[in-house]
Amino acid sequence: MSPSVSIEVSPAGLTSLAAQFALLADPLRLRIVDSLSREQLCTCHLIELTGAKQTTISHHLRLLREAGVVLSEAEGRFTWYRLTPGVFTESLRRLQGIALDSASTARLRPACAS
Amino acid sequence: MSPSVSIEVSPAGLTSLAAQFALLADPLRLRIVDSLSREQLCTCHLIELTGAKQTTISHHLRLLREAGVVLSEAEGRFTWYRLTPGVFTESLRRLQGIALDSASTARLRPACAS
DNA sequence: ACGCTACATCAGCAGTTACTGATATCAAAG
DNA sequence: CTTTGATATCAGTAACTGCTGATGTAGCGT
Repeated sequence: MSPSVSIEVSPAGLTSLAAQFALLADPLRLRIVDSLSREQLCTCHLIELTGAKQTTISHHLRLLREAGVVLSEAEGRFTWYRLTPGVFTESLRRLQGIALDSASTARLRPACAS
Repeated sequence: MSPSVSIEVSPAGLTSLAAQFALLADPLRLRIVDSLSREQLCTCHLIELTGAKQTTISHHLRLLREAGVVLSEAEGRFTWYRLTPGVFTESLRRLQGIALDSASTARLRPACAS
């Protein structure tokens, strides 16, 4: 009855971690996130800053918003964006784990060829 | 003579940072990296571990190898893979910078609408 | 030499994603 | 109320990316 279990390739939230990295994997989007880490900005700032088209910026901001990476606040005609506090805490922790484990146990070699 | 300068959207190596995140953005590839952070493994281990096809694993290992994220060492019929020491140090530093700046200066709002 | 096993490469398909022009919304200005 | 400026949404396209079957190579055992 259960062959339809969706392919669970990744244990322990590795999939959601990958999803967050995917959001940082585009140069323009990473630039937006980086800029927002220093100060709140509205869409017009990001357009000026990056030189990208308005629709392109809005497109990326939507992805970031829907993923909960940024928060938006409308103020008159403007929309202010800022990073969601603590969004990267977990990802940072996981990546540190990978980097640290790598440093300490990189030499282990389990038995091969069963 | 220089209008063909490729679009430099991102300053200060944000592009290469994005490229490294892109490598971690695939669930299966992240799983591989995560596994290699704990011990060296050969291709056959990764196939067993993930249940993915051999060609798929080889495909991802190639990407990781070409990007310098993993190192490979042939031993007879087997090929051992391990994480390149320190590959994530810089990315980790940058991501920490983003997370920390975000926490301290998230409230700043520059003048809008020039 | 033969076959088997571990692994890499290639080529094609399918699904995804980034970009952009057209269009809609909506608030402030006049 | 009309205009303008800021922003969001939509739809289409082009480019990219992951997956996989077919195929190639190279050790190792027999």
